Amino acid sequence: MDAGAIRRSLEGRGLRCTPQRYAVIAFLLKQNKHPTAAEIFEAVNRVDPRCSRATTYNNLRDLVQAGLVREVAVEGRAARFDATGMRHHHFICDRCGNVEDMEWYEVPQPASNSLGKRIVRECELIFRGLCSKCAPRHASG
Amino acid sequence: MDAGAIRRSLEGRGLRCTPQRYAVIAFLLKQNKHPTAAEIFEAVNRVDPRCSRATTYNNLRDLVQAGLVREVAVEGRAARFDATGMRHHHFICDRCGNVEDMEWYEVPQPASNSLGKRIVRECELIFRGLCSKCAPRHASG
DNA sequence: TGTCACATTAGATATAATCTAAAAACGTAT
DNA sequence: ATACGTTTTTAGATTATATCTAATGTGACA
Ligand SMILES: [Mn+2]
Ligand SMILES: [Mn+2]
Ligand SMILES: [Zn+2]
Ligand SMILES: [Zn+2]
Repeated sequence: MDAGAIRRSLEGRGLRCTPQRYAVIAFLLKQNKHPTAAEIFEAVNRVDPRCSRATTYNNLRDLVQAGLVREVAVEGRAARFDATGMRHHHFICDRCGNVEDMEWYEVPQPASNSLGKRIVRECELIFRGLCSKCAPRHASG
Repeated sequence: MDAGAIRRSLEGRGLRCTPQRYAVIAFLLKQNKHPTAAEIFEAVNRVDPRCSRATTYNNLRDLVQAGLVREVAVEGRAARFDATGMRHHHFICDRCGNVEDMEWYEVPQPASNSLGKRIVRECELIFRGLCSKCAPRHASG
């Protein structure tokens, strides 16, 4: 995704393309990890210290609301973020809290009579267990 | 679930049945909501103030580890808890953050070649959108 | 009864996220 | 270019959530 495409995706969602906002989403787009807000703040500012902590949080909130970024809450740890690219599911490690992408596949919808008046926007599948780093440690130690 | 059954389920998992621990899980078992740790602390102590905040958190941690209680992380809000009864999925409201139970149904497992060395313990389905309280407000206001 | 691992406690501390109020940057009309 | 209203950014304070510490209590059992 080049600079023009990023700018257009922001403006298409009614968000100004400010240097700070651009830096946040551009950073997320080139990650395959799922950084925390603190990690994003630090990384963005290492190169060019123009994005305060409050702005990092503000922009993450705006980007999530606009549907350009996804927030993943992890029990007892800071939330993690990824730029919504190809659809995928998530795997969260019980031990280290890392979030990993899992290949996407269709999930059957709930019976419509179990929905009541609720309006479903999305449905996400989360796998839990031990990641490939932690699984060996578990077996041996 | 009567007192004896609760006691046995604790001891069966290697947890002593202390008054505080018992109070936490007994409270959760009679809830159909998903209270936060703070709410559990307050409710348990309203009747009999014998369970400190640290103990509430300690016991919730132990109960989750023992698989008797489930923790649900909600973006930007306090974690919520429920006593693992019948299997079910969850619905989380975008607007008010409330967590509601959804009828259980089987979810297809991921292709085993996409798992790598990961060990999957469980797989949960989370629906997001507007709950039955918030959906009307959305339509009108 | 003595012992020891487990459990609880109050309060301090750590971590994560949001709020505040003032300044800056921007878009647009003149 | 200038003025004006709106959006955005900022540093630092503040809040919310959760964990840690070190002292004390409790109960199983030898
Ligand atoms: Mn992802
Ligand atoms: Mn539930
Ligand atoms: Zn791991
Ligand atoms: Zn709601």
